[in-house]
Amino acid sequence: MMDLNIKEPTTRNAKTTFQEIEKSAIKLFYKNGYHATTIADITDDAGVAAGTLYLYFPSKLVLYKHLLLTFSHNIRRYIAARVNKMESRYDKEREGVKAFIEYARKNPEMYNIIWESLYIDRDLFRDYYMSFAKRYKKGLDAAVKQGELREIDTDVVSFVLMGIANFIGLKVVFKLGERNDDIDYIVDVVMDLIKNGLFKERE
Amino acid sequence: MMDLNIKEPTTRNAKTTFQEIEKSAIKLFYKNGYHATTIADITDDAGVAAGTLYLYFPSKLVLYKHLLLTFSHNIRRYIAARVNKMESRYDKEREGVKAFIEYARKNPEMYNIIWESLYIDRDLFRDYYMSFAKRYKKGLDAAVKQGELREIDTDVVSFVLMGIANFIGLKVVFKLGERNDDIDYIVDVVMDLIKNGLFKERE
DNA sequence: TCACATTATGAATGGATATTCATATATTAG
DNA sequence: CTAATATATGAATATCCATTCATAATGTGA
Repeated sequence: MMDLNIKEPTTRNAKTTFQEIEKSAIKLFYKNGYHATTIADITDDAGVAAGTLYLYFPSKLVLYKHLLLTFSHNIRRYIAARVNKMESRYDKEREGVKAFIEYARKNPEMYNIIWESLYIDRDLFRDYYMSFAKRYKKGLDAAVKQGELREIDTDVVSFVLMGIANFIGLKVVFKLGERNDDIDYIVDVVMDLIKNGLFKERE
Repeated sequence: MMDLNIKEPTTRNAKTTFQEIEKSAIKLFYKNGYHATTIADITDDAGVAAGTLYLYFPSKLVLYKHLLLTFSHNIRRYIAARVNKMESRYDKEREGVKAFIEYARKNPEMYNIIWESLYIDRDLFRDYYMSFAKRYKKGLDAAVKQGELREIDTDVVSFVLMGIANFIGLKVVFKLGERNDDIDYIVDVVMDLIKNGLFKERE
């Protein structure tokens, strides 16, 4: 695992300080983006002095990477936990899309922080999507073996499904278009499409 | 239309200068992102003095917005031109996905420049995707009326289809996963999915 | 209670860079 | 040809901001 040289706090109060810095950084990176957010903005918001941030994080970049990895870890855990409860591939797929959207709505900061990696450290961006895709592909391959999915290129399919989840999440988070509060309805439409296709006639 | 206060050049040589600045800015915003690209980087690359840039663009931000609007305009024109040649909705959909991917591959800068708007001017980002989605929805609504598509929420579907095109484009541009040079093959897989769904049994 | 380690402060530093402007050259219209 | 206009230069300016560091306060183990 990438060593970020973050110094974990040990005392009770210091742990609070650490978390306050994280919280403020997430809030401000989301609101204004990485570059427009200054160290002073973060430390002011957290109610600590500028130097305090450097007790824990050696640089602004490392703070950002730390948050990215945390989000990346959390969303995967969250989705996996919910998907694993399901039996059929259909239910897994439905739950996966739903979990993604719900996580995105609860943590709208995620989009900004993950996508912004494209402009901050392109390798982080690549790694994030590649490892997400790989895990997705694994699940799909298993389902093909079980005979639940048609024989289809699971590498391509994993990107198709990630694209769907991400853009539906985008729609919900940024309230683009209609009915963005009714997640169950939106998931129904998406699953209908994934199951039955877009066109009227099959073959 | 948003007035950016760009001063168009009139003489032959000045037009070249203007285009050189555009070209260098695209190249560098793509390569290093908006914030990491300095005015000096752009003007050095274009072979002009720093002050020259300000003859045409009142600020770095306006230069960026100008490029974003140009891309946004171009990709829509490009896709529309190709889609309009097709008769059936199936062929239109296939050609639309293929055109998007091919445009993205020929102009990989597009991704960076459009997505980065989320961190530079969030309204630009919203406007871009909302107007894209609206136009998409119109085409889908027409196809539903013609009886070519199933009765399905075209607002949601437009985001699903944009998500698919964008993430497949991402896969191809960033060479994530396999077979990224074989666009026809990838489009085949995507269309198979859109037509026949993911699962083995229907209903 | 006393040394030692950890945590906190915030003013000072140093480097970076968008933009301006005084000056110079090229182009065009009459 | 000549004024007027458009184009080009690049050093100087003024601001911004990540990081450091000398100093102080707080917590901890013996």
